[in-house]
Amino acid sequence: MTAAPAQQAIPIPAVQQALLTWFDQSGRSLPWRAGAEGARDPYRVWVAEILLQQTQVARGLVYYERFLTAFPSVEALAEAPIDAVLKAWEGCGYYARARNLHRAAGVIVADGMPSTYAGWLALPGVGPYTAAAVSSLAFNEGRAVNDGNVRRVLARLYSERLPTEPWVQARADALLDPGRPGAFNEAVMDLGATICTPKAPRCEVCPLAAWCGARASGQPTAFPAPKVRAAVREVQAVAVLIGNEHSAVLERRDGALLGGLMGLPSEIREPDETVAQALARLCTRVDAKPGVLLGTVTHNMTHRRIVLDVYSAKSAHPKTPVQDAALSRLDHKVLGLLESQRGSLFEVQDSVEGIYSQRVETA
DNA sequence: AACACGGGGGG
DNA sequence: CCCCCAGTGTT
Repeated sequence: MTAAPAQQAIPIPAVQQALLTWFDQSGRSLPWRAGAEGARDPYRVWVAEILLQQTQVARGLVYYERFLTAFPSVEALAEAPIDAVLKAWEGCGYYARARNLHRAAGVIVADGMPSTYAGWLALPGVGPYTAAAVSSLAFNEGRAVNDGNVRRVLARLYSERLPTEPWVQARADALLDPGRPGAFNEAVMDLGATICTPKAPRCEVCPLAAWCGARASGQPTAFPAPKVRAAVREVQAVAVLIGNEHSAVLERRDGALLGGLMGLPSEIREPDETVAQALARLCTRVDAKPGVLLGTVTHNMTHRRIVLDVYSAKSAHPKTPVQDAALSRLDHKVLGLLESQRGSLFEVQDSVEGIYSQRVETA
């Protein structure tokens, strides 16, 4: 019995050349890639990189256009009120990104646009990935990005099932083409997004197939091994609708969850608490008189399943136009619930009380 | 190191 | 239904 042959070393120059040749022919054309290679508009690259954190390109395109139209320059972004920034980000998720963009814009206008990895890394919302991306794409700095695409491509190329962060960064640093750092970074990400995909990689057209350990194994999707994920926990909550879907009492959410957005007044229902108790607690806090149950809305997030009982309520507090507020999908769902109920009524009523009386009569 | 943080696309 | 996505900040 002979020992297994030592793994063939990856010829780095050949891989670089194959990847860049493929990229020059097949790389994606994206709106934030305007301008010369290695000298892109840093504002546009920065916004795109923040937007694309944990967000797929196809989806990011819509928000990118909306955001750049609203805030064409870092000065425009810095001068805008935070509510306008969140409104432009509405529906995109991970709203800390929008808050940090706004904060960082203020820093940039005051101190100047950073031109180095370290300078970008110091800004809020900019971590190692984004600092490497902006400094390489806009300033031609030799920094290798490390994102989900890079992790997957390198784990497969080197057939490493459990790539650690330091391992990925070291491999990416070693593979980076110092002559074209920006193009190289874009090339790895394009490869990961279009060829070396998580579920169904197109190995037959991959420029790196000749050297890929995962392809040689016959099980490319086994690399990297799937991550263990935390269980989704269910959260019970109550909310009150004071007004209607066009004009309602809204409050600003603080804390981490949907922080900065507006929403219907709500309270988490503790496990030892009844719905009535939670509703009473909520109504005391917002100085409102509870009404009837309008319905229950469930909303799934990555690690939370929110079950929200929505009640009508009355209050002397001023109502604000819903259209102008930045709301989460959850709150839009609640307001949509009201609208769908309205459609089933005999008469169009303009008040929650009217809707409920109709439901009672037909029940 | 582990967790929190939105929302949607695609198998 | 499940996994993943051009990650970052907090604990």
